[in-house]
Amino acid sequence: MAEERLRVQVAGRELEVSHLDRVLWPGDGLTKADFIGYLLQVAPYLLPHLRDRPLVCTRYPDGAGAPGFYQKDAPAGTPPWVRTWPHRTREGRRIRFILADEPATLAWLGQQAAIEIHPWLSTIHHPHRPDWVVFDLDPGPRATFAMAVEVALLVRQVLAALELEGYPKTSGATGLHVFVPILPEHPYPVVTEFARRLAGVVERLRPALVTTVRAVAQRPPSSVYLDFLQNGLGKTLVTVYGPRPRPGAPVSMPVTWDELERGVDPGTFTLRTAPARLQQVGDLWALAEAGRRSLTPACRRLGLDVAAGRPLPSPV
DNA sequence: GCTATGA
DNA sequence: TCATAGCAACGCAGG
DNA sequence: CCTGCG
Repeated sequence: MAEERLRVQVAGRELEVSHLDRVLWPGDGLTKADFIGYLLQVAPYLLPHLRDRPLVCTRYPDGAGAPGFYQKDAPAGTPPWVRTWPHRTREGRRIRFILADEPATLAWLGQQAAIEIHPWLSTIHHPHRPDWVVFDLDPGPRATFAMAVEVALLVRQVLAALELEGYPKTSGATGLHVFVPILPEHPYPVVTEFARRLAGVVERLRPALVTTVRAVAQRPPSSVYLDFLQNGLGKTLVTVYGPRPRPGAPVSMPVTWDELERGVDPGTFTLRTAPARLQQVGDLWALAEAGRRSLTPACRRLGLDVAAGRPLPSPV
């Protein structure tokens, strides 16, 4: 059977697709056609959260059961209408990051088998100043999702004491992400230091439940790893509504605190089920986007000298 | 999934 | 003509 | 210094 390439129109753009029957999620029977169809279905919800953010993709052309690879630089052959943003890394490397601002770009990423889409925490308008603080809650091998929820509620509580609001989403794997929408006022090092201190507070509240230690061997297997180090230039977490290359084709889904407290099963959010949920509950993440606040007062309360543009050593 | 490369 | 390599990245902590 | 980690 000859390889079939198809020219298709997507929202006014022309692109080529192929291998539409290739199974990307073995065991789930989900094909590349399903994947592209999903991306186009959720495009109205997804695109606003990707807009103007450099993307890092992980691609699985041979399916989620085979090795994938990261891609940052727009590959040769990228359609000319795909928007890119040239960036010079500290090491002087030039990277043309992909920006997704229209449905056709998502379809093209689907054709590229870019199963995971990871947007930066800052936009190209303020590349060095993030507009999210993120916490990645990862239950250890002997910990449960319910324990991750417990930790998320603690994070929420500490944020509330600082008059900040956190928004949770499932990670699409075993854990949770808590995102805090902030005004892009401070450079990454300040935000990282803020996150470090907040994580420290949470860890001290429940030392048996929470660990902030990076070395896997040193983490109690029954604790939840509270990772604040993803708050950095070029660091990313998987996008909201983004699928993962895991059995069941789970997606990272925003949830309400109420859903978490009621014990929602993160496994229910998949490529197959997410579109219906989006139709029913709408874009919960738009609420988060609408809630941006200054991080400055919270920094001050945690003893961070914001004016210096970088954290000062803790006065103790 | 696709291009650039070197044989 | 064909097979294959490349496709990110880097600071930070612990040892 | 090297290594593991995300």
